[in-house]
Amino acid sequence: MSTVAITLPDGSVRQFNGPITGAELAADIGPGLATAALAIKIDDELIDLSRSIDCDSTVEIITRKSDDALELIRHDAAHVMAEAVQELYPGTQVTIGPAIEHGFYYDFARDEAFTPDDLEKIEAKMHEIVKRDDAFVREEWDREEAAKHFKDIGEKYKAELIEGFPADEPISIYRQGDWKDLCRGPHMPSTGHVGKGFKLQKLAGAYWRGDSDNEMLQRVYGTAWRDEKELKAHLHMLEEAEKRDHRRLGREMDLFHFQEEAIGSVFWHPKGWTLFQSLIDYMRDRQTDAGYVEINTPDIMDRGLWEKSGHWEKFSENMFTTEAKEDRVFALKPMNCPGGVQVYNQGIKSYRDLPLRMAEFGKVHRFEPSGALHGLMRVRAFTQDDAHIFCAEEQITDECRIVCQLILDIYSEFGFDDVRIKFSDRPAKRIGSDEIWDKSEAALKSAVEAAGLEYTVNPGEGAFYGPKLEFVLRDAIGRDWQCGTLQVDLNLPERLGAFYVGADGEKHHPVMLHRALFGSLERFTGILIEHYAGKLPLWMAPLQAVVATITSDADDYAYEVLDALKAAGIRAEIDIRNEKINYKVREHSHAKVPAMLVVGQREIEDRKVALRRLGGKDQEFLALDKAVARLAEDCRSPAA
RNA sequence: GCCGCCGUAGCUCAGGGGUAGAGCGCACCCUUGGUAAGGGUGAGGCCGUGAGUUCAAUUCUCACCGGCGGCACCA
Repeated sequence: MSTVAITLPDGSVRQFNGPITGAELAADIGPGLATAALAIKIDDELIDLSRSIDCDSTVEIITRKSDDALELIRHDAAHVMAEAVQELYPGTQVTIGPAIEHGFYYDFARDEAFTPDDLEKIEAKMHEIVKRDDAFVREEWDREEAAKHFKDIGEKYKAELIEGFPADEPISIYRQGDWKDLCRGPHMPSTGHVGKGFKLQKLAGAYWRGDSDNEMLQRVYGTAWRDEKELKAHLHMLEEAEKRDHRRLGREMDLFHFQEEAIGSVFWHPKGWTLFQSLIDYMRDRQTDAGYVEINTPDIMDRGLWEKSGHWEKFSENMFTTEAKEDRVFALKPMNCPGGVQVYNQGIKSYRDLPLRMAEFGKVHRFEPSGALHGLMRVRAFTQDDAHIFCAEEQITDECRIVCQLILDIYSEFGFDDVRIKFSDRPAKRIGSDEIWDKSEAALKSAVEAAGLEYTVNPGEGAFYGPKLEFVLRDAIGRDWQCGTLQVDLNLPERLGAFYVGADGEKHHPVMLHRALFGSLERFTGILIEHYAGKLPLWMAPLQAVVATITSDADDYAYEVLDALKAAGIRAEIDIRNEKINYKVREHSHAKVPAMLVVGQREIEDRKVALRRLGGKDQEFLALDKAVARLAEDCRSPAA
């Protein structure tokens, strides 16, 4: 029998005379570890404690304190939930139930719908099962036998899963008490390890195997943690996230609203529109610096143009159409590119004109599925900070690199430093030959690599005319949002007849790079509201300062302060209401006004103001002109 | 689009077969108060829309519309 050498994370090595289980290894290291051990990890793979290690390996023993413990707890919680559901509601079929970020879910098939009350019952039953502390026992079954077993007990989804597994994959069944489930594992030693730090959260529909052609199952979501304290902390975090929901803040801060007559389209209020415009101003400055020119193209254009571009065929499901009294059919633009090409096509372009960077703050309309709509994040009409860069093939790499750099610089200016990049290649529904796709994918890939950026591949998710990079940013509370995009397009210039005259005197099609940095201004505004929890930086805050009086004796001076602020270009209002200063401070703090200038007798006498910043505990007494100068400086856009 | 839940005052929500309540906000009055809620009075609702059951529907049933949470789809 050959010996087995186990290397532990601290570098120490232990020799054994033959295969050894994770449990035995833990016991060999110490009795404390033997009871604390939940699983082992070999080469980044988690494995049951009961499974044996039969060759030299590096092994980490996973305990409740390990980062990996959460995944085990959550996965086990899913199994416990499935058992609870089948105990309470016989005849319910189980399907799949993985651990996910912050928790777990399990998809069930049952004719009757679960109700919120059922969640409580299921949760109570889960606590019982955890208390029973049944051991998780792994068994390997013969494939046919397993498939037959699940079919016999009416679990057609499990049977279907088994039939879909690769022939060489062992079929493992995990047993907990009398209940068993088809599962790849691993699991902790027993149900008791799930503990009490879990809670069922919501019911949802979910398609079997994620395919909308399949039947819908009932998904139960739960969250699970090491203990009740961690659970409580997480629930608290969720409450905080809810408070910064942009839909709620949008109403509280009087920024925008939605209504039935225009579902999925924003009604911007004066304050919201000010914020929106400050972002456009910022981007316009940045783009001018980066060598862009700005254009504007029609919102409604003839069907013929969309047929030529390929949108009619490949994108019409998402398009609004309209007609007037003549019998021509028009479409509301879902993208700005065809319009942009029309501007490019005016006059003859020379290779000396390239790269030509044409920006457009274009408002596009897309018919999104009703269930997809979500505040400002997902709407049916949105403004893109779009641009089309017309360039020669040999300029692709450079131009892409510059765009990537611009995107990352700008995101970082808003405090988004955690940016992920996805590379999306050719979709099934596309225009253009495979040769063109080979070429454009290769060009984009080499450009992103030249920019020194890491990315993951998103197969089949490209635009119908070309591959794209998607810039996903992570906000202050860890949520991901897709914003910027950069696409290489060798198709539309040809379809829409764009040319330039090369140095060789011949006509060539330019390459078109489509790019947007914020992506959708609406979405980006929503992200910023949530990212800053409504406490917007001064330069984009719709209302930057409020002058508030202590008593009405200060009214005249307050107006003087207000005029000084306005003269310095600061968006300011005055509050001379007959209310106590406490009340005014509280109200304007809730309204997230970044600066408050309080004036009373003392300030009048010295021509000063008491400057209080949002969230600040104390105030500063400053001479009026000094306070105005300082605020004006703080209100300046970083791009100005 | 699909599944589930929800729709009562500007907002947050209670109620319930006999046509309605609270807190905040709003208006007016008193109060002129130094950094997160001073007091009083009052106005405000086709109880989402339409049909059905009923002597009677905001309440029960159904349909539609919209919102929310997921799924699917995407900036």
